[in-house]
Amino acid sequence: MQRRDLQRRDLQRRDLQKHGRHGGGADAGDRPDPEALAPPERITLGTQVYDALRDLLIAGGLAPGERLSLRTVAERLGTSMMPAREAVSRLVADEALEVLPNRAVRVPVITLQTFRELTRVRIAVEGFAAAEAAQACGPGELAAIRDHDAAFRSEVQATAPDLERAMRANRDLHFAVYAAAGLPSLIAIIEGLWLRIGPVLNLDMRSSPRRLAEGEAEAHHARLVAALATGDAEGARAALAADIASSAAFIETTGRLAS
Amino acid sequence: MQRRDLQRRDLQRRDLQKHGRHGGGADAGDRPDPEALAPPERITLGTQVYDALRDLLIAGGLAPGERLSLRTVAERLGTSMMPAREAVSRLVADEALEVLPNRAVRVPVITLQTFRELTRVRIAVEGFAAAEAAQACGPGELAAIRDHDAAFRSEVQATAPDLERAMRANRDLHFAVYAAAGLPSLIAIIEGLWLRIGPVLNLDMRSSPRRLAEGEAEAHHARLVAALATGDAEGARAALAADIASSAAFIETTGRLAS
DNA sequence: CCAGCCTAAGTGTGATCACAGATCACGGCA
DNA sequence: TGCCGTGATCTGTGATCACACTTAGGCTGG
Repeated sequence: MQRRDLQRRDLQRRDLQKHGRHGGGADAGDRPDPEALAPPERITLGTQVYDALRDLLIAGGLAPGERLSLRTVAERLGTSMMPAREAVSRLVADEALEVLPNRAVRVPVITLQTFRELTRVRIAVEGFAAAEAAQACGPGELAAIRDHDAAFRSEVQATAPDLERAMRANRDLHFAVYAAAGLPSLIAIIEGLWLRIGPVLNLDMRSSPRRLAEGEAEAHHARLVAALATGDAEGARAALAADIASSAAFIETTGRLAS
Repeated sequence: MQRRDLQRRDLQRRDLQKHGRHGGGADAGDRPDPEALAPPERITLGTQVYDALRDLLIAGGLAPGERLSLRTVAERLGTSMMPAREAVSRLVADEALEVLPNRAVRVPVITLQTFRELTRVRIAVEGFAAAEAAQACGPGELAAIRDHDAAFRSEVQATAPDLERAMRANRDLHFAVYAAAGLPSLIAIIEGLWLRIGPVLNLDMRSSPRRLAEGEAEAHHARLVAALATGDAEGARAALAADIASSAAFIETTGRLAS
């Protein structure tokens, strides 16, 4: 019954576009597009499928071990098999998906060893990003970070916390910090790391939401924001490292990771 | 005359395999393959094309700004257009290639700003890898590192240095160190970084080989190896950072980078 | 009733075709 | 002589088909 695989909410009926330009159907009239002066962004169907799957992975919409099918993905998103192929190929290259010797595509099952390794790399890389951010952070970036921090705090302190929004706020907060470092290539690296830990992280958080209520993450975030505000690079690095480490320690206690 | 694009030596006549398994031709008899007990590695044509292009980029076989064509790559490697597509798509995702709004694929032209950013990220990430290696390095890894160091030194001190082999020895030395850190995901990240700076680095080195003779790199390598041998993490980090920084400084002096 | 084969559906991979857009050289007009 | 329009060609992208292979389910023989 793997028919259920992609019936999760986010991927449903996205209908990227109605068979692109090849469908022969009237394109509903091409308007002049008043904001055409923007740089002509590349938006191929393959990229859109890639983004859809990527968001799904980071947000935990796909569980570790879950199997995928090119044809299913394509059909679910209303495209042909080709864009799905390209998207899956790229994700496999990122190690966000894996294709077994049986030719089956699935979300990788992270072992405990791999998880610890990724955590160490994350602490190093994301810690560096936080330290850089502390030195390069301007008032605008700091305000955005504070906003995301407030959104996260208000969400986890609510009487009925919405885990989905809390995790998204947490993610936005982290990447706002990384963006403040002013190193785009670092952000790409970190996104690749999140792509791999996203499934296990979100899955475990979702299965035991009480961890958020303990307020541990909030404390780390508070220290992080304070360090950023004062330009304390090492303080920011330590706060972020502690945030990652405590989160990872919690994940390990759930015991869901493979040996 | 972009027909010349892929006529560089490395990519010539590689002939991955004669049309794979779909060609009706006899497969020259499938032998039992005595080493079949190895894990069933995934070796698709797309992956092989990807590896070929990747090696070419890291080795400097493709110059910044050089244009590529899916059909040319495919024909040059003796495959169809599909594997070339997959390979190029993955490289574009890695930002090792870029596709212009005109739909033209080329090796990105790194700006000075981007180069400096990549250098900073490299110093952080590769420096961390070196520090980890200093703590995790065993006698076997250390011996391999020494071998590569000796190979590099003997090559640059030769009366007629072979730049190709010198650069390869340098690369092998670096990645032997990173491998000693025991963090596979870190290696993947660093490979992605080298994929981007490879073209400019190799091109400039090739255009002015005298830099190698100055012995600066050798000194950094010696300090690095010494630090690794004594388990001096910070010393290894500093040596590697100095190596990268001096190399980057030299590249900047050539003035070949775009504004 | 259970074990074994064996067919049929489903998988990713590769090849081929179709299409929209960009580039560039050539030729005709002013 | 200079410039603009125009068509052939080449580009990546998407769709479709073909194939080798795996796997799961239904049948048959014991």
